[in-house]
Amino acid sequence: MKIGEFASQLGVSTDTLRYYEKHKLLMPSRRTSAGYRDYCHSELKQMRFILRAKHVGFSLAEIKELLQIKFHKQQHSCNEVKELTIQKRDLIAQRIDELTRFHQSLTILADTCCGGKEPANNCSILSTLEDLDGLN
Amino acid sequence: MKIGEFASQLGVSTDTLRYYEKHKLLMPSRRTSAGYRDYCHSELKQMRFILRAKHVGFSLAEIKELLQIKFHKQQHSCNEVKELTIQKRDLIAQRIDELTRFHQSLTILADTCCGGKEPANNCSILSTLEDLDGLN
DNA sequence: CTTGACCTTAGTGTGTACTCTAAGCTTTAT
DNA sequence: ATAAAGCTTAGAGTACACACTAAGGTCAAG
Ligand SMILES: [Zn+2]
Ligand SMILES: [Zn+2]
Ligand SMILES: [Zn+2]
Ligand SMILES: [Zn+2]
Repeated sequence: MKIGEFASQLGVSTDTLRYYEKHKLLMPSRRTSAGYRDYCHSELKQMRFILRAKHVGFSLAEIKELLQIKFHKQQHSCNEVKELTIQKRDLIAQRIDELTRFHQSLTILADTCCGGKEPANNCSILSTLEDLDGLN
Repeated sequence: MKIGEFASQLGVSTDTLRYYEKHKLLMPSRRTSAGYRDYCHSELKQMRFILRAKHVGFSLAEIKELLQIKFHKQQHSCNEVKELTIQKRDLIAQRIDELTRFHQSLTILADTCCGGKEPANNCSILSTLEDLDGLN
């Protein structure tokens, strides 16, 4: 299968596939005599693995690690896979906490502002950012 | 005040201050005869505004908009400021939702894996990413 | 036999917020 | 007088995940 059809079956761009190849996430094993990439069924499966891993939040660098483990399952333990998963989850939890703090501060700011059409001379949002430390 | 002292009073790096100047967030009004930046009290206040805005989650581009409004309060309404704040908050809410989905998926994955020391041949995390669509 | 769709590579651009480097001037302290 | 510390600039590098471009080769249909 050439790159165009392969890409459209997966709903990704050909650029993405070439990018993944350059970064060693998915290397088609064969080329045609003209030098065209020739993808096969197992590469389809691998690309689905990559997309599912992305869908649950793994970065490409992390997916590369997961693929290494998948290729050499004997050399790696369940524990290792679980650790990767949990570390990623905890990192995401931290980011959620940070964003939640932002969300709360912004809500407080927005709630105190009248939102009217008059000039912003006395806007409570601006004055809070200027002077006070009424946030958290 | 020269850049080094100014920076340490605010807890930022001199690089950061030069970066903000290049991007028109904070332009010291004077230079010494030797060409050194000379910061004054009002620039200290402005930098504090910037840092507070960052602290509640605004990006530098958004802070630049807020500063424009702050400098020309007559030309802008309370409504405008409130809109910026609410739009930012809603964008953050979207991002939180996405991360929360990641978090849930990763928790499901982690919970099904035994996490033991045996080889990862039958690791449920890997097999879920390979075959099944047991996530969301 | 030519048109158009598809493929190739290498390289550049995007957005965010800095951080670091090199090469050279100024100020301060000894 | 000199050495250390601090200042200047322009420009490159970092992370992430691609998107886009140019210049050219290949393949199937009419
Ligand atoms: Zn108002
Ligand atoms: Zn207001
Ligand atoms: Zn296990
Ligand atoms: Zn497992």
